[in-house]
Amino acid sequence: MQQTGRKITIYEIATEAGVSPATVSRVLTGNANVKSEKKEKVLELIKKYDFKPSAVARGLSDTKSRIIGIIVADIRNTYYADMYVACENAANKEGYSVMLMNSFGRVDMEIKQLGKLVQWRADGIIQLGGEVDSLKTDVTYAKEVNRLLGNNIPLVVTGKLDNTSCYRVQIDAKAAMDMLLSHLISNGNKKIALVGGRLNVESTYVKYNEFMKLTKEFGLENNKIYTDNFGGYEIEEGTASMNELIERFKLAGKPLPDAVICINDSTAAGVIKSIRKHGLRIPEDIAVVSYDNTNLCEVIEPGLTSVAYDYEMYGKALVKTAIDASNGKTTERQKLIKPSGLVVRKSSNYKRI
Amino acid sequence: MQQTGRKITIYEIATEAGVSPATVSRVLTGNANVKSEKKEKVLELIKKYDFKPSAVARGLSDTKSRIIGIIVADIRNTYYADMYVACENAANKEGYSVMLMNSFGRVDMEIKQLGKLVQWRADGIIQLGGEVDSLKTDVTYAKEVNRLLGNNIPLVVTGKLDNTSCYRVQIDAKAAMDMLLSHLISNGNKKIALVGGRLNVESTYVKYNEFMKLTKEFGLENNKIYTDNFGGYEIEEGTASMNELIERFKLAGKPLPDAVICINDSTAAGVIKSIRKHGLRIPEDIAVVSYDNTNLCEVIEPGLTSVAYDYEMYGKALVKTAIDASNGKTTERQKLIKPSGLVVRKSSNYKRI
DNA sequence: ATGAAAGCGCTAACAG
DNA sequence: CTGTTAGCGCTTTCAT
Repeated sequence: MQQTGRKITIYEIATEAGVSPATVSRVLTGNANVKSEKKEKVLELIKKYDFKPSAVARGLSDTKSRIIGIIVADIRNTYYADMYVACENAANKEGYSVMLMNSFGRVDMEIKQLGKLVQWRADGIIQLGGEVDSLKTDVTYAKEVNRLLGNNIPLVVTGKLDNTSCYRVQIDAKAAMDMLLSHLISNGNKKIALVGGRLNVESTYVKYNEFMKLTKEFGLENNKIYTDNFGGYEIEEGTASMNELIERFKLAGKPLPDAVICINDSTAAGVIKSIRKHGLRIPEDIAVVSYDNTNLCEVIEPGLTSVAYDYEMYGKALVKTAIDASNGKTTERQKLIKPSGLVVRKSSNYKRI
Repeated sequence: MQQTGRKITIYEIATEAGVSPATVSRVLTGNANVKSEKKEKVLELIKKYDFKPSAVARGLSDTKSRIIGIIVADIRNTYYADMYVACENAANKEGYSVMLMNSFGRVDMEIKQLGKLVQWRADGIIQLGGEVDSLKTDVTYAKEVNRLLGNNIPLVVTGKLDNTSCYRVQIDAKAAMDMLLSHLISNGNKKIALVGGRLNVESTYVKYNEFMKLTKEFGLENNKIYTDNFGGYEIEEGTASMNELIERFKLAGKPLPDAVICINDSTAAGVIKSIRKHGLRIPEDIAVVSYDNTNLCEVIEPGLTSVAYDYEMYGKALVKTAIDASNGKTTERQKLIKPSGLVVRKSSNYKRI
């Protein structure tokens, strides 16, 4: 039943079809014309034997691996998983395979994974999160990227990488903050706090600045007590930050905020826990909103309002940039992706007089 | 600064070191002894040029790609992400690279992805979820697996695949059900219901049978009303199933169950929503437990009791099986992994008199 | 349109 | 211990 015997190559196909290996290759790649009778014959044999040309051999031969490497901070994070799927689909559609690697947020791991992708001669590398999120690039990392990748393998990142010739495709964090703030303001929220994140992360830094700018324009309070609630990006950190915030407001004898903008959905989940634990209602007492619109938004009670991105389109942009760059096509060095919209759920769906 | 010029290979290294390419290869692979002076010299040059031998060329040369292919139903599902990470780590530790592909639960996609991995001449393929979860294997799929993989590429699955020579490494679903039931029973729960899943999924089928067996042994009620609440594996389906269950009990004029065993964490999240919406308390009115111990358990309110697995060990077992099989080592055809324990959280932490 | 032949970068006998 | 020599399975000139 099964082809236990000789493994079949273009040579076997060629011999049986009565043509040369080159001709078989031609029908495989479609890079040249082949008389239709021969073509038919070859195609027939390929089907007969379920022949799959070796991507390894082809890669060596034409020096294009057709591999896009993807390094993510942690695929267990829904945000990265969403991004990854979008990239994989986009890459597949272009005839590329994808090699995923986790860095777990460790620079040494990122470098190691980069090295592996270099060994595989990836045509392009996409890095989602990790060091590329930093406001100030780690010098060692930048050097390593330059040494490892040089001008041979294009790197496209969702953040930035100083002193590096990487390509940047990022979410428009300003626009995202605008959406959130205008939603909250139009619902009558006046005292708005920012919770979670770290200022040494570029996107957070941008959001923070935009927040400061807009709140000033709208005449909202934005002094330290509203904005000095950084922490991190995880649930527990969200809870901790919110606990602190509430404590601080109590100490200051100020009324609690009407609304909280969280740095991402996980943080928001933690924030919501904290608010609940303090016996307050969402959204009646405090509205909560955040970024990324991951599946957490539907799991959490109440449903979480969040800025949504078009992951498919984002992935496409990332992959296209990598492929174009690898083919020597000139591509924009930086591209901003607008959020696709705001998904309003119960956590903020409340008009304050 | 950067090596813009010639791309360097073992030949360049060899020439500059005054040795033959074969010697460079020897220090690279470590498969043969090289006089230490020469070795030092070569190593020095490798470092100097940041030389990374091409995995593509090596793969072609020795006909081992050192790629483990992983096909998952959907990496955005935390369960698969946890498994994937465990596998990636295990594979990396053994010097293998991983190629991840999503099938989105579509058989045609699974076949397509299988084909891609064949092209890459993966040394082994691991399939997590999808058709391998079925109680009765799709005949077309089995055929395709045999045609595509033959005896060349070992396939290891987390479920089963009839009429195929695959390797099976699975969670001991019986043991998992035992843990859940004995926990609930020891807490005084008597009326226990099963919610979610589909009987044409092997693991669900096994859990169901074990449930029937044990409830009988313990003299608990287990008639249709307690067990006929299948549906699916997603949140919404959990909610729907639980709504139906409550409706059905009301119609039958029977008191609601003391506890509900959900088929997985997502379903449990939905079940909890339903219970809440009906104005009932968890765990006081109804306790809820489930399987997989994903990060959802900490996100949900109240914290969800769930059967935990040692993902790292599971991944290791999967990868080891694949590698061993690809090296012709004889390996067990089927391996059962015991759950690592039960993580009791608030959702079931309640003694019923 | 098609065949012959070289080569992609490495590993693995095979001699010595 | 080490150099020489074949490949691994494809693609791609270069002729014809």
